[in-house]
Amino acid sequence: MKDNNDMPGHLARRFQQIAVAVFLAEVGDAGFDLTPVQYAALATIKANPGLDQVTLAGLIAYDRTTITGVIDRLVQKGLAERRASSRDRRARELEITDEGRRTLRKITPAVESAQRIMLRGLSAKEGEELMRLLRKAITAGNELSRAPLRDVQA
Amino acid sequence: MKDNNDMPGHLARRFQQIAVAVFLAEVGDAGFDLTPVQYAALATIKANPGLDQVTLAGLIAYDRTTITGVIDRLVQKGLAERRASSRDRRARELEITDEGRRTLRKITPAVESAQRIMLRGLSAKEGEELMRLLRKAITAGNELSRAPLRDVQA
DNA sequence: CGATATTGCTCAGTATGCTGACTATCAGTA
DNA sequence: TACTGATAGTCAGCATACTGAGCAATATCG
Repeated sequence: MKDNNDMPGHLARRFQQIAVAVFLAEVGDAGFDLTPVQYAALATIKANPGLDQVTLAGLIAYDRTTITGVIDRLVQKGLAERRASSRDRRARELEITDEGRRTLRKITPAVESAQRIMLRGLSAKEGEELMRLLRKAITAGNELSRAPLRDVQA
Repeated sequence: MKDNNDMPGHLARRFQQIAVAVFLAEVGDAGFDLTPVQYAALATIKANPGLDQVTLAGLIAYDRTTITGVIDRLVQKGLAERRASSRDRRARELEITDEGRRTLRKITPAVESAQRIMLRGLSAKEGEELMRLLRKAITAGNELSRAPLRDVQA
């Protein structure tokens, strides 16, 4: 039988498990309480002010049903706002708050540190190669999950 | 600001997301209802009959609190059995059932197919290199998650 | 215009994963 | 043996993720 270590699926799960743990530890040590998912959502809201939830989901490849809860928590923490759109009454426009902007700014060193730590077993060149291969595999498999990546078309 | 595509953590999450979707699709098409986690647990129980839950958790790097529910579901599906240990009354010995063995045997082609599909954007050489780099990063970061990999010492 | 299809969002239900706490048991030691 | 600490397992609570269903609003087309 194939060993777990020959299964890309198992390795993916394990690497992701470590990545999340490192992220939470670094961010927690810096005095913040933000998950990787919440961070990605907040950063994307900041970069695309006024976007709606479906667009946000597409930009970071979340399921739309997951986004609802994530935003609930960002709003509850006072980091983002959810407003009814004037153009489409079904949609909610998302904005980052000043508090959210402050948090993002102060949290950045911890986030970057986390990215380094999760690659600490690899040389710089190997880290780059790992990211390249992951990007390539992800691009090829993009449509295989319920929550594919979707670019915005301006 | 760094793009998501330069964050190993984000790439890890995305690759894992695709891997799980592919696994569930392949296994579901084959007529089975088994998650990646349940599959790994069942295969490990088969390979190590009579092991306890903590040992199982260590072998596949699950948290011990997660294992409880996973085994609940394997037992409920009739694929595994949980027995009190005679040597240590705290521990539960795990066994695979005949039904579990049959399921494992019949499900294997779908599982292997899933592993191929999630690497379909990569050449054989690239797939090998991706797994090598993941293994290396995982080994270096093993102790960073609450559920590190633990080998059995016979 | 009106019927139909599509879209944005939410919700209920299920399955990982984690933190932290708790019980029962075992192991080591004074 | 009594005390102390460690260990196996479970549980409550929270945060992703998904399936599938549903509602309200918009878009499309005859």
